[in-house]
Amino acid sequence: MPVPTDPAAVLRTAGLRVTRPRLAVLEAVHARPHVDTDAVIEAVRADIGVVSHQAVYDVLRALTDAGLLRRIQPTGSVARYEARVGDNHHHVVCRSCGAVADVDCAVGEAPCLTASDDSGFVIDEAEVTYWGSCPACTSR
Amino acid sequence: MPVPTDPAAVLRTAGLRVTRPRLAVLEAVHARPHVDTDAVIEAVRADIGVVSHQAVYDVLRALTDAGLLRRIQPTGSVARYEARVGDNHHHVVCRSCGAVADVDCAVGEAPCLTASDDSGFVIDEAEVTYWGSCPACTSR
DNA sequence: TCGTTTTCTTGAACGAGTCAAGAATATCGG
DNA sequence: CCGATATTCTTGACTCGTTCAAGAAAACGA
Repeated sequence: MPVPTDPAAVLRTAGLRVTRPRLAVLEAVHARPHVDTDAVIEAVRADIGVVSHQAVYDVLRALTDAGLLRRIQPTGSVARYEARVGDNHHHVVCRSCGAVADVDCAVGEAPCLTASDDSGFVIDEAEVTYWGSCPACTSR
Repeated sequence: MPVPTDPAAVLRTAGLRVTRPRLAVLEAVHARPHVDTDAVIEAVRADIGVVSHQAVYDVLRALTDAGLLRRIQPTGSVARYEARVGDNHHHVVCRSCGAVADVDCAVGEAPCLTASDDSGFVIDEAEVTYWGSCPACTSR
């Protein structure tokens, strides 16, 4: 019997059909935190051969909609994906090289922040992006 | 003598040349919080006539670099600009219509949040985006 | 295995933003 | 006030990430 984290089982549990592109995308993102779409396409092709870029875009959307992946897109960056979902963590982004790292939620559960004046909006999530310089860029 | 907030004086003080497009862009953004580039172009053309879109892009960048404007770009939205600068306030964005509203900093001064584990990054800003539903969309 | 539905392939298209070269204009020294 | 010089604006092409559309292929329940 398959382990609970078997990719195919994960897809089926989410109500998605199991296809080679989907398995490959899922594994590629699991293996590489904060990958951009291009890198996913490369990884998937290295894994299973010819795949259209459109298929990868479709799969990324399907997996994101199903809650298996999370899409992030810091200002000035292309879309990136990560497999760490459901824990409301945040990100630090390097201003010079664009590197991204995870940052645990600073204050409690999601939404981990409460707006002081919400202008009547019903808020369901607080997304925090920290900006700065990564270790490599800082030491240069 | 001009009042302290005279647009031309503001530009000069920032070390920028005073041109009609710059004055028009500055006023357009002051009058409309969270405008996107297209709306700025429209407003500027309504104000001073023919202006190339490139000029507006250039001006927006120059004013942003000079700290006279702030650029924000919630995921899934085009670039938006606001004249409220230097107070580290944040934004609420409506998931369905994209409306943006200001939110005062929830905790102290900028950076108003401290990452629990910064992965060695030197952090200089914490940007918070609240996601939810605006009053209009909520009541529908 | 068949039929239905979903997914993938192919190839074109889109839109926000950028690049580049030359014309126009702001500012400053005289 | 005027010319010199650096900056800014115009024009028009172009890039890049992403999406659209139509048909071929594949997954999966019966």
